[in-house]
Amino acid sequence: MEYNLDNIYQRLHELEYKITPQRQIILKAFIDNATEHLSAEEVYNIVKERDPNIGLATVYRTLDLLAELEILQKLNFGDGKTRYEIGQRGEHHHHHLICLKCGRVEEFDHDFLESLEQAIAKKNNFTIIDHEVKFYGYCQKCSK
Amino acid sequence: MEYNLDNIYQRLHELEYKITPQRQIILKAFIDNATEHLSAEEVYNIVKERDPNIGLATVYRTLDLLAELEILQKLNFGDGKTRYEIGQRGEHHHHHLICLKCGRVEEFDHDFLESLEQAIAKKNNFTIIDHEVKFYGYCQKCSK
DNA sequence: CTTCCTGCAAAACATTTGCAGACTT
DNA sequence: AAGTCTGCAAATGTTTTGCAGGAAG
Repeated sequence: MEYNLDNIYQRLHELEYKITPQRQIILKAFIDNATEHLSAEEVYNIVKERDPNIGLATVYRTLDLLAELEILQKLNFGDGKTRYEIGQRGEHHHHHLICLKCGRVEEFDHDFLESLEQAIAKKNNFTIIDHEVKFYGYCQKCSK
Repeated sequence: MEYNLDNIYQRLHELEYKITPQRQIILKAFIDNATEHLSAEEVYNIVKERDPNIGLATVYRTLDLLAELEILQKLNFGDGKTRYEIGQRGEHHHHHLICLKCGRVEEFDHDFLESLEQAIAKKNNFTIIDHEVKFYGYCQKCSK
């Protein structure tokens, strides 16, 4: 599934959420920065250039809404702020390599978890909806 | 490696950290609640029964220290507070099943990641030190 | 028009910090 | 005795909330 704007607008519309200019530019910020992991403050700064009157509270409320609709995914890298990335609904695999030295976060995809998931689900009587994998270590630059 | 108190005290001593009564009762709180994932506030409440004069700031400072020494492991389940568990140094495998409905966190162990880790490390030129895996879904009770 | 959404300011939390006194070693 | 550690209170940083006006459907 694509994260294109028309799909998302349609989804908001179906659920009777209003498509306000603020919501539009916040979404655009994520599409323009699809590889980033933006915090509320960072989104706010990006979005302020387009609409200097936007309020930080609106950003927080919009991020909450979009995360609830699973248009965005909440992330936490232990730096004290919640971060978000735009993610494919249904295809849950957002895995990260987090550098312990410089803090850089790389992404990687891997389909390895599917079969494991089933084993874990069975063994623990747990219905798995999503998973998250983080590897902590040192990136190429910092390994030297 | 065991997380017994004598080992930990010895380690603190080697590193010239003082073994104060506050640090002792905070450590004891984790040993008495080895299966829990305690937040600072929760530790504070446990510890206050033994020493009503202890300060919350001391708890925070102690948790920071113990996490830095890798005696405790920081956890984040997206509830806005950092949580900690006492963990085996060296043997990094703290994986969690997080119920999206009731919020309960179960633990599970699995050694599956070792070989995968090597593949990822090689492919991404990343030196992996630790990993963290979370499965989100519904626990047995909430699945019904 | 009706209801939801926004911006602002204040409030609410979690966590950190400065400082003077107390305690470990 | 020296230096670390503690408790308190104030400060900080992030996120939430109340409210009155404004905009989307």
